[in-house]
Amino acid sequence: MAKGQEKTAQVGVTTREAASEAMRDRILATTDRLFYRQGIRAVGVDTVAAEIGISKRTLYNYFPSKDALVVAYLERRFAPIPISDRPPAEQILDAYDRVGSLFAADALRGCPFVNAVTELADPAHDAAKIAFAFKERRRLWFRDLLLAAKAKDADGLAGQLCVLLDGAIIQMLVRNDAGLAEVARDAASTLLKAAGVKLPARRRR
Amino acid sequence: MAKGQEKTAQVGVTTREAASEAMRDRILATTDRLFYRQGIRAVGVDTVAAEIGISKRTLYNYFPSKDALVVAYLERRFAPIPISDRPPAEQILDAYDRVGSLFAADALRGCPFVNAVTELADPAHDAAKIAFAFKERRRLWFRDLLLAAKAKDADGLAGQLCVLLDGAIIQMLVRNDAGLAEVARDAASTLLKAAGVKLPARRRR
DNA sequence: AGCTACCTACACAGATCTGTGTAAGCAAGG
DNA sequence: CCTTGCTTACACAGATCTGTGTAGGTAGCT
Repeated sequence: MAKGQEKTAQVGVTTREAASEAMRDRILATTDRLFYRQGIRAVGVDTVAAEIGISKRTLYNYFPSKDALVVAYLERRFAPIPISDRPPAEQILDAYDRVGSLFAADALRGCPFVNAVTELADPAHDAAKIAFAFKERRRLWFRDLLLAAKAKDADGLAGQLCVLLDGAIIQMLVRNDAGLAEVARDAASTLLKAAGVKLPARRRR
Repeated sequence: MAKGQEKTAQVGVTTREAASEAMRDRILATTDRLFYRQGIRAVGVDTVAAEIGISKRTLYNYFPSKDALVVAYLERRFAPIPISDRPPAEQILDAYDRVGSLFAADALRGCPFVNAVTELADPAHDAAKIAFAFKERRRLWFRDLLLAAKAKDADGLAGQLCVLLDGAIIQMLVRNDAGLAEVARDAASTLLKAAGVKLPARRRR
């Protein structure tokens, strides 16, 4: 892999381009942290620039407006779901465990897409479109797993599982209790069982 | 009831006090509309005062700060749940229909308490405490109905129903689809059935 | 070496926001 | 009647926010 000490890090990519990409990454990483933890409206571009250690002017060279920064932040959050070959029911239930773990590790402050929709309060904003697309993608992810698991009414059940997942995230946030994730998981188990899905044996407890 | 044309509307209540209370109501009614529809951070006190048709100075005579106004807004939303003598399972499922109807009537833009928590992004804010209390009260409402319906594990199931309800509200908001309320209701039906609760016959459909 | 592009520092415009101070008007209450 | 208290209009302080303009430094690129 390593091509040695070439002048350019990659063929056809100048160091300038590489530096530009690195800067963009730095900006988005910091933006993500601040927007997600403190809220989009609560964080100004001055704060973002200062936190990164760059001038506000540079930030505006990369993103023409705060709105563009918000969109880029959400698009970055819209990362593809890794494909797994584990049993579908296990993957589904793991989704609830995952949000529970994230919350317990203080890495979850609601759903970034939902938060953006709530904070911006403008259905015409691009953030609303991205949020919609994100929720739709997750619904399809659930649905495909349910089809693979031969569940009855995979479509309807997928919607129910989405409702449970978002509900768990919200309830954890407001009630400040990571246990709500397991509550949602239990509900999901009941729904899966009712749809004729064979559940994996409980690992712990 | 009517005591006639007395000087004071109520015994021991001067017209001044009555006017003051009426003004407070007007302020809170308008505040509710603006804060809920457009968001707390998106609406300034100038806007609120202008919308009511009073001076900003008067508004600050009633509420010493915007924060106090926010708290009063949320406290007003914290109205007691009307007690009903209808069958418990029916009352529970109706909760989902109700949020669905509200959303369909364009009267729902998420949960005001959740929105406040998200917008203010400060766990120490009074809004977070009020939101917590609101969610807790609803959980207990579910739990008591479940106990009356002789459901298995009323406590656990109440938590699940809360997750479903909040999830439905969020999903309706982001996906802009009132049908999600029925999805949540179906899930709730399945959970109730699994807990041994006799469900009411479906009214329509 | 010299050109080009980016980055920084900094000032600033202009809009907004919360909250206060003040003088004048007006109506209720004693 | 006349005092007291509420309301208004308006100005303003001070903070914050987005976004721009500019001059000069620095580092890549040819």
